[in-house]
Amino acid sequence: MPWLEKPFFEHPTLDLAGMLLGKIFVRRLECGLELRGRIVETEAYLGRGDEACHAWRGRTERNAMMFAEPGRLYVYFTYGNHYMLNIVSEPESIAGAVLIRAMEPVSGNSFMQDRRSTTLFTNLMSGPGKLTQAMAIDRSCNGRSLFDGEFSMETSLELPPEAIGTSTRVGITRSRNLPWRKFIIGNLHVSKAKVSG
DNA sequence: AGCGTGATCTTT
DNA sequence: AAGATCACGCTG
Repeated sequence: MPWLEKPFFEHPTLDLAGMLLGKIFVRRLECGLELRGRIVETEAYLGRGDEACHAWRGRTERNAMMFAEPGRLYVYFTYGNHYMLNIVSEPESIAGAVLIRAMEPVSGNSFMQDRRSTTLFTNLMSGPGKLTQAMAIDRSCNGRSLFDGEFSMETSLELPPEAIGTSTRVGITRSRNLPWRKFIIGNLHVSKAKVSG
């Protein structure tokens, strides 16, 4: 399948979040092994007017990559345990990114099972912290480009619009009313929203 | 439902 | 310098 070039990532962040559903995120390891996952859940984050966005008050050392040109990876560490994978969007100097929240494993299954210490298919990449662990993505991946050979994004069959669901974002406290989460309806790898009450 | 875990950011 | 927060996952 052809890989997506820079113009694809130049779409507005809110559009890109939906357009990334169904696409295949690829990592080629030094040893030759290819890890592939089909994106099934995303969230949009924008610097302006979005208090849940790391960059809402401007540039810091951590969030600097959100201001880079589209098509780079923004990877950060949180909760003392987990790395989060984002695809940078918006033109250079404007903060924006799409958080990859869940993927369906496509290849590299045994590597992922090893990393995750489980064989359960639906527990390999069904959350933002899980998928980075499965694909061995850490802070050293921050700033890497999707056009340099190691990482890439491949096209796939188009999803019909009715397959895409929308909701508010998961796990945030500020700006929680914005409907900036996108997911493939009924997909078994979509992360479980925490039920409150 | 509760807690581990540590970097980052805000407030003193 | 100290305190609060955190785009989460695991065990109960």
